[in-house]
Amino acid sequence: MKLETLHHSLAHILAYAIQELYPETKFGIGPAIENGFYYDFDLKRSLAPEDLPKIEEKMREIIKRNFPFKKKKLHRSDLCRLFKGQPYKLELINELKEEKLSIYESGDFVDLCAGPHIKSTKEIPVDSFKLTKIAGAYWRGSERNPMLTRVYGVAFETEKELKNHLLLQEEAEKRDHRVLGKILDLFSFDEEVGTGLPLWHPKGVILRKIIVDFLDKELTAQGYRQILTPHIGKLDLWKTSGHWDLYRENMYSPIKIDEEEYMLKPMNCPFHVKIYKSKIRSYRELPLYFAEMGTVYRYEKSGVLHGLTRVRGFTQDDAHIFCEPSQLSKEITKLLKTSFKILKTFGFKDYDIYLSTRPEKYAGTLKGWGKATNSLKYVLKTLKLKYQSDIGGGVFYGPKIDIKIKDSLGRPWQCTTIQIDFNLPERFNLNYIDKRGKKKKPLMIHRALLGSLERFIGVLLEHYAGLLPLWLAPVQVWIIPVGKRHIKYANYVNSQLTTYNLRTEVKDENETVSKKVREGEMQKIPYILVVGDKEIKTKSVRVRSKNKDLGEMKLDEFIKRGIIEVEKRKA
RNA sequence: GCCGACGUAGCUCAGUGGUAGAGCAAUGGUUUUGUAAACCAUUGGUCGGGUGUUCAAAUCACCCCGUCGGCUCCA
Repeated sequence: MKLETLHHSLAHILAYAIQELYPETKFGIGPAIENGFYYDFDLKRSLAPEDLPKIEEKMREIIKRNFPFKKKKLHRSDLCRLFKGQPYKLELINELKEEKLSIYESGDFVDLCAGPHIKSTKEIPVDSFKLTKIAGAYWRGSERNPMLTRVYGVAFETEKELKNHLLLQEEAEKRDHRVLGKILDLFSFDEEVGTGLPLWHPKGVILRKIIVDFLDKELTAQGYRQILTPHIGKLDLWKTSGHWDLYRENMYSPIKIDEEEYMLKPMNCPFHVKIYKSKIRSYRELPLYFAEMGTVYRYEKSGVLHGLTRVRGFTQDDAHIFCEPSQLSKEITKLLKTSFKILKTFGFKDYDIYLSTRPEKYAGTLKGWGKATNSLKYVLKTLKLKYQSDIGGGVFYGPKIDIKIKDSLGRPWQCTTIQIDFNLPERFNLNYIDKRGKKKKPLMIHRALLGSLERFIGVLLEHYAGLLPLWLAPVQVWIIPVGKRHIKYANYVNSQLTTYNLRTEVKDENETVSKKVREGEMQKIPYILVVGDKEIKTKSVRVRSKNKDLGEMKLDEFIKRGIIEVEKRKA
């Protein structure tokens, strides 16, 4: 039996249980998903988490009745009669073209369903599934439709696997970057400041700086030029760009002063365009790379905010590449390679690549879209990359390639995004002079490799469960003197380490060594050094790292080890 | 924005209509500590905010704000 089949059959059993418990329910759909299933219901009353065990109990009772799943093919007219009073089912039937559709009968529950299903409820292990959560979900995924109640469940073949899954889930919750941010003292949020507006603490800023410095070095070597643009600009810029029409709802309202309206910038593009336009450009300058750590503000809907991974104020590692159309594939290739290199440096090996194509509302010509999309496909193919297509998921001004990284609970977050744009060059009338002295329109590529510092740090913390590698750790070493008389030596060790740019703290508070070690482990300090009489005598340090006592080490030896470890990331 | 749950000290939480609590943290002292929590004392709260019900509200009702899980969205 395939696990997916079991999941799907359990979705039916769930619906069956709901039908018995709440007979007036209208049924939506209930597919199998990774690790489990869900079913959407239009209930007369709302469900509370306390209801789940009751529903589960009902499901077990139903399973024990021991009946088969029977498939039948029926004519549309019969189906309409069968599902009378079930508007969602009728809607589905009306949309399907076939004359005959299949249904599954299991006990007294009948569902419109293509299957497959298990043969009989006998096959369901009664103790290896669990209803996990209740959520709202729009009928057929559209905001315009009614909101149904979705019940999620997980299921496995054995109880042991279920227990293991639940345990892993619990462990994953401890890796939550919002929890780690507090423990590591990196950032916080404050109601009075505003929702989705992170406050970066000193250690958080160190982490940001390390990341930015690393990026700068990489990009400068590739010919990028850093620019800097204001946080506000006149509203007309966004009207010209086309964003005002499409994204007004998600922008902070204009700031009015002296008959002028200014926007808090939701993106940096128009400013970069203006720098491009500040003089006549030659084909010799292309491709031209403008990069900016650009802080933008977007009025994201309250329900979508999520720790650092979805905020209202954030800093993009933004860049715009202005190039000749013929240079497109080469630039996309270069960008993807750079992205992979950077992700690898930060320890990410697992991510998903998406190609997003033309949406319903779009700017530009079909021909332009075709060309651009083909060139993205071509690059993905040449680099032999596995990717998923997000049909219609492109931006209004062009197709794009995204790289998504999953957080500790498996939720994907778009980090790298590479977007082709033939809209802004048109709207802002960008030109360059080609070889023959003729005016030509450049192509524009928008790209963020990390996405935003906020989101990237969020997924980075979850990826490492807070145990950042040495080069990224805001505090790399703690030096703990055993007693008062060892403080002097601890300070000496400290001065030696800081000479080599290691980030250290001497823990000379009036606490026991054990207490400080515990504290250091909890704060995920990569190296904890304990120094006492023995170490003073031999000019050494006692090294502890990631919960392990690595024994005594000469101070020089430890410093060398630290420097090598910091450098190693470049490998 | 929508559906649902939740909001008590810096943190983790107890307290279901009758005088706001614990542990940790912080502060002061004692102790000078050898690898995951020394000891004593002291601080610390408009119980997210507002309105109402009640003799009496952290507790009940309504509205708002915020957080969490989903949905939708993510230039």
